[in-house]
This record gives sequence, C-alpha cells and structure tokens, in this order.
Amino acid sequence: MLTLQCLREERDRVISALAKRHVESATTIDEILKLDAQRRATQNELDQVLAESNSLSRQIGVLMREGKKDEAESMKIQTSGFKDKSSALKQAMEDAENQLNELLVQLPNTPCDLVEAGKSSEDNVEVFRSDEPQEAGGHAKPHWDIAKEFDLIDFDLGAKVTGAGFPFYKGRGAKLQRGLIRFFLERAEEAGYTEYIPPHVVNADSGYGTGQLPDKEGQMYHMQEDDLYMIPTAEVPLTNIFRDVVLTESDLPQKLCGYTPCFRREAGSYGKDVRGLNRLHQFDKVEIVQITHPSESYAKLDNMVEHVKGLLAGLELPYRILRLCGGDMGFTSAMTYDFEVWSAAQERWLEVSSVSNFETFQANRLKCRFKDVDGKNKLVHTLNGSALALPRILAALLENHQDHEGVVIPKALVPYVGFNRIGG
RNA sequence: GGAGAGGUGGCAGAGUGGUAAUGCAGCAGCCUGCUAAGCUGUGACCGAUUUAUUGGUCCCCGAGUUCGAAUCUCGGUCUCUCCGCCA
Repeated sequence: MLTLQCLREERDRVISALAKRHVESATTIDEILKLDAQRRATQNELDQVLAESNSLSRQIGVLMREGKKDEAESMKIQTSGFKDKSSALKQAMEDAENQLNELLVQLPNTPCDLVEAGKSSEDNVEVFRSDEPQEAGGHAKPHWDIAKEFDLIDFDLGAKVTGAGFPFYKGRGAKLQRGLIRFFLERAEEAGYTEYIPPHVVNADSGYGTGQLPDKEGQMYHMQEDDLYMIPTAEVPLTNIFRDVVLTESDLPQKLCGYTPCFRREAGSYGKDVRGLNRLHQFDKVEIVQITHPSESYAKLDNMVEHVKGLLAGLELPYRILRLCGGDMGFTSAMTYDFEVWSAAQERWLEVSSVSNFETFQANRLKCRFKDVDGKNKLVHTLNGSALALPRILAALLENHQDHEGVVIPKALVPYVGFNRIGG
C-alpha cells in the first residue's frame, strides 16, 4: 500500500497519478489525512496520560521499597481515573487507525510516469514485436486437437478426477512439461537467480503482504479448517521470504526464482477463453523475483524483460510485449509489461508473462527495508515476472510448430525434453 | 494425535511483581608509537519539536489480574524432547 508519508508530502501528485487508473482518490486521501492527524493528536494525549501514570507507579514502587506503606496506599488513590482515561484514548486511537487502514488498503499503487492513462487492454502500448512470422493458417490445428491426437493431455480425465480446468498431462505431454520447467529454471539460474522450492500453501499474512488479500480474496482457494491459501503464483511465498526483514544495502539486489504449480479459482470465466489450455485452475509456472535498491528497480525491470525475451526467442515463438496502461494494470503494480505469444490456430495473442515493478507498494505491507548508508531504514522495491507460465506456452508450441505429421520441438528445448518431434 | 520443556536485543545469557544485568560480535567516535589494548556511544516502531532534544510502545502474539507485569492467570502460536501414526 501507499505510505502515509507519501500521501502527506505528495498528495497532489498521488491524486493525478491515480487518475491514470481512472481512480478518483481525492476524497479518500483527504479522509485518510484527516484520520491521520486525528490519530496523532490522540496519541499525544494518550502519551501524556501514560507518562503521568508511569511516574506515579514509579513513586509508589519507591515508597513500597522503603516500607512506607501508608503513603503508598494514599498515592494509589491518585491513580484512579488514569485507567479509564487511557483505555478510552487507546480505543479512540485504534478506531482511527483501523478506519485509516481500511481506506489506505483501497488505494492502488501509483503508476509510474511512463504509464499511459488508458481505460482497458485496448489502450496498452505495444513496445516490441518479435521477428517470428505469425502464421495465420486456416489449416492450423488448435492445440486441444493436437493434444488429443498424440495423447499428450487428457482434459476429460481431469474433469472426472477433479473438475474442469485440472488436466492430466501424459507421456510426451508430461515430458514436455517437465522439460520446459527445467529449461526455464536453468536459464534463470544462469542469469543469477537462486532457485527455491517454496511451500504451495500460505497463511493470510503472506496473502496480505503481496496484496492478494484483502483485494482478491475470491481468486484463491482457501482451506477453511487451517485458514491457509493455495498459492495463485510463486510470487506470494517468494516475496514473503522478505516480510519483516531489514536487509543491508550490500544484500541488494536479491534475485530468486522458483517453480510451483499455481491455483486460481477464476470464477466467472467461460467460453473460448477457457478452452483447452487457455485458462486453468491449476497450472505450472516458473517465477523470477527481485528485491532491489529503489534507485535501480527500473533497470532491473528491463533486465527481467530481456530475460523473458531470451526464453521466448529460444522457443522460436512469435510474441509481442505490451506496456500496460493505467486502466489495465494490476492493483499493486507501478509498471507492468505483458508478454503475449501468437496462437496460430486460434489466431489471437495469449498472455504468457507479466513482469512488474511494485516499487515500495508491496514492501510497505511486507515491511521489507534496507539500512542505507546513514543507518536509516528505507523500503526496498520489489519486482517479479513469469518466466514463464507453462500452459499457453505449450499451446503455442503445439500450434506454431506443427507440420503435416506432428510437432517439431525447437532446438534449444530438445536437450531438456529428450526428443526432437512429436508424431511423424 | 498424546505427554513434557521452552521462546528475553545480531549472538550468548541473567532476571518469580517495582520498569531488562552481563559477556561477545558488528558499527561510529575518542585515545594510543606500530596485526593490539582501552574508553564512549550504539535497536525497532508511533509521536511532539526550536533538529538540540523529548514522550510513549516493544522481553513470541492476544486478552486478563495489578497503582505497577519479562515475571502471575487464560487463550493462541512456534521450537525442542519422548510416545503413537506414517511417505
């Protein structure tokens, strides 16, 4: 969430930045500032009461030690009233703080200067397009047909055993999946990311830390009995490693990566959007995360974009990169690049990666800071990106690399999957 | 799942009702005739402010008892040991 300090000092800049998201924030922010002032005033009053009561207690302590019980008893009488007064003030302070937080949590991150205003995905800016040709063949088979023909994925079986959106991968389909994961992880390792295998289930504090809670409560599977959430992305456990952590400046940047399954309820999706591998309740993804010094987060964002470009080039897939406009960006992000691969049979773009800089928005919730040269604690910047999400990559591989007899595996991937084509 | 023990600063470690000893490490300053020793300071969070200071909170978390809680009571959580179950 946004910091109070930022709202106090840069009220107008925040309002105009949020306007890029079509969020009208002036009223909320002014209400927050009012509550903030109120809270501080209450705290001053409370501190005074506590100071007086502390000093009396201390004096009683001295008298007791000296054995002057009568004097101590008479002094106790003076303390009556402090308790009511202080608990009333505590309550008032807590109320103001709760109200303030409730409002603060509703404000999304401020988009960075480069981000266009824009209303929807229509207004995203294409910043790059690869040289790979986008086949637009009426003859191209959709991936669900290819998957069936070569028995790579069984959607019906998944529906029987679990439900729609939970496919089985079989035989070469499973190997392809495993090979892709290894390919992505090893490329990340070469780029200096340390691999983690995190828990696939997290507690509510972690969900709050990265911003899934309270905003996107309904997106995650929740295990009521233990109050735990299945992760919608490895971003959640990986970034929460740094919750309540103070790093030293030389620890920065931290670069980590991890493969996990991701679980999303995706309530309300339907139609061609969810056909085949387009949208699943469980899918595999390799995620990269960086924790950086504020001065270099945008340079690192560029590095991450380059890294993902390298992966897609290795897979020889046609793709484009979009800089999301204010209206289409996620709640917590200050700037996001989406990667989309071309689906030859569906003749449309499929999102396979989203690379974002959250600046201090997550760090503020996480309380992840570093000690700067002056010994002051400052919030870090957090970034993450998919590198990459598997199902749509698999779909694009099957559709774009098909020939008359089957599917050709791109050279870079062959060592990881152990075969160079499917069929034929 | 059952029984027991425990959680104090970066680390070690005292503290059974009067407001957190001591040691080590790190950092900064001072001193010093040399790989040293010594001395001083040293956290986080929320505030006030004349930026020199200054109030409050923090002994795993939350409630309670008390003028006063690291210390007593209740609940939670995590760690360790033993038993049971188990890939």
